[in-house]
Amino acid sequence: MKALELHSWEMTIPQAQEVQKRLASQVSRESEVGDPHLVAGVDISAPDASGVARGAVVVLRCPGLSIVEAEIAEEKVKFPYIPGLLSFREAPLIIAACERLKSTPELIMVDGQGIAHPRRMGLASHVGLFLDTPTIGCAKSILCGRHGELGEGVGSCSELIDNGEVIGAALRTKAGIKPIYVSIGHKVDLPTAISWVMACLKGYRLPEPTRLAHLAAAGRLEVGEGEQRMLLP
DNA sequence: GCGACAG
DNA sequence: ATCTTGTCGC
Repeated sequence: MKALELHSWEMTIPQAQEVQKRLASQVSRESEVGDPHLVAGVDISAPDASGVARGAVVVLRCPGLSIVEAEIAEEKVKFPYIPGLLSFREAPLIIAACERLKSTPELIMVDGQGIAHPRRMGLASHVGLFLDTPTIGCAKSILCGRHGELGEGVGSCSELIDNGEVIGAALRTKAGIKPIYVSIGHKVDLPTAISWVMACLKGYRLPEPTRLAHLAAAGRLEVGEGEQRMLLP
């Protein structure tokens, strides 16, 4: 399936939902993650006044989490933000940024849900399917499902459940701070997803790949000669 | 019908 | 998501 054919369609909300149901059956929940040496994070900025947004991908080397490469794609967003249909708004820019990469990440962390979605077809799953790469959903809030209390320590987690199905986990990534919500994107299982998120933590709530992609999308990350530097406003 | 609702 | 400085707390 080509991303172009899907994203160029003008769709009604019910049509988009039907597309998601069809795509959901193609998502793999089994791990094909071996021992990745390159892990990427992707994110998109909010559109500016003219409707142009910036998609960013940052590739990190494992272990060590040093920056290998970062790419940007700028484009006018064509789909409104509708809860449950975020993919149609953000996936085109994210995929465009990833297509500019010289390196090939073996695992991608996405700022949004994977299968923790009403039709089990969130942004992370969508991106994983179209790039045919293992992806993990790392969301900052819940779209659907609920979970029990979790411990205060980093690494403690609680299953995220929707309609009796485990769709992800609330994971404490920083002590005393609201958890993030990890879910299968594509070609990964939940325990593997959680363990890779843990492996990419560096003292912040968000794992480094997603955290740096957010900075890059906001134009606040410069990459050069294997080193990173932050830009202050 | 009434809320809830990734970014 | 974003508009936004300082400030309260560990």
